[in-house]
Amino acid sequence: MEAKHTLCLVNPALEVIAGKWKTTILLILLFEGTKRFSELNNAIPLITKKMLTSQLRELEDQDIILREVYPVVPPKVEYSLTEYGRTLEPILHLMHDWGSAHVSHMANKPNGRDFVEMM
Amino acid sequence: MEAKHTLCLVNPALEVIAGKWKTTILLILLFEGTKRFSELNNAIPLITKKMLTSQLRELEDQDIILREVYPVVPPKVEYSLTEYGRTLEPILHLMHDWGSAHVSHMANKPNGRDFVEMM
DNA sequence: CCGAATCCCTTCTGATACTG
DNA sequence: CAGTATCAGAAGGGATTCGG
Repeated sequence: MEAKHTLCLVNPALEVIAGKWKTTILLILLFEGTKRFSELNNAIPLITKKMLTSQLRELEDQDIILREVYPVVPPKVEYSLTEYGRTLEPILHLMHDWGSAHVSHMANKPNGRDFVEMM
Repeated sequence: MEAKHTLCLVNPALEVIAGKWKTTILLILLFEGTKRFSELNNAIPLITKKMLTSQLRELEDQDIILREVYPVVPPKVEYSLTEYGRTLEPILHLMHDWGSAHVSHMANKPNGRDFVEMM
């Protein structure tokens, strides 16, 4: 357990937010609060139910979001950020700011390489 | 374009740092400065040359690192962070701090789920 | 409405061997 | 030393179907 182990503690954070749709889900829950499964699905049109389910499960397993099932018909399931999940907010904000600058940065490059693919 | 486009500006940042080994490479270059290919390879024992090459290429294409080739024998190639690459430092630091807390957080959970896999 | 289960294709990653 | 080439297995992600 030497110095390099302190280095790679960036990766746990990455694993939490680095799913293909996780940041999008997190930002929606962060800015708009509790959402139902179908609301998330509508808010992210390109995602499949399978992907949405798997991303939500992983976030739930990591204590980032809370899943609440209401035993009614038709079924109703709500997702929200946990207190712990909200601790990601500063990181998401920083990444958002850097991302904005990065898009401009790359746009100004002579060899306009593959551009950001919006959702 | 509406609000959701401002939301997904987190993803560009993610794409830059989310390669399997990119944060590790970036942290080494950040903390220890310029490194040769073989030095990086030794510092990250589990990485293959193929992976190291591809991760370095991607970071170079995105202006995050600088690749300098010295026309000598045997070949010598040095990698370092660009000025622009250094702007990632705050994000990496935040992620490192959050990652440390996260490891403790998950360790305290009753169902000790899959733990962080150290390099 | 909220998923789980299955199939299938693409991409990613590792192992190994070779080169200027 | 610093890569490239090739191949094969693993993993990721989409489309579709089915169920409580």
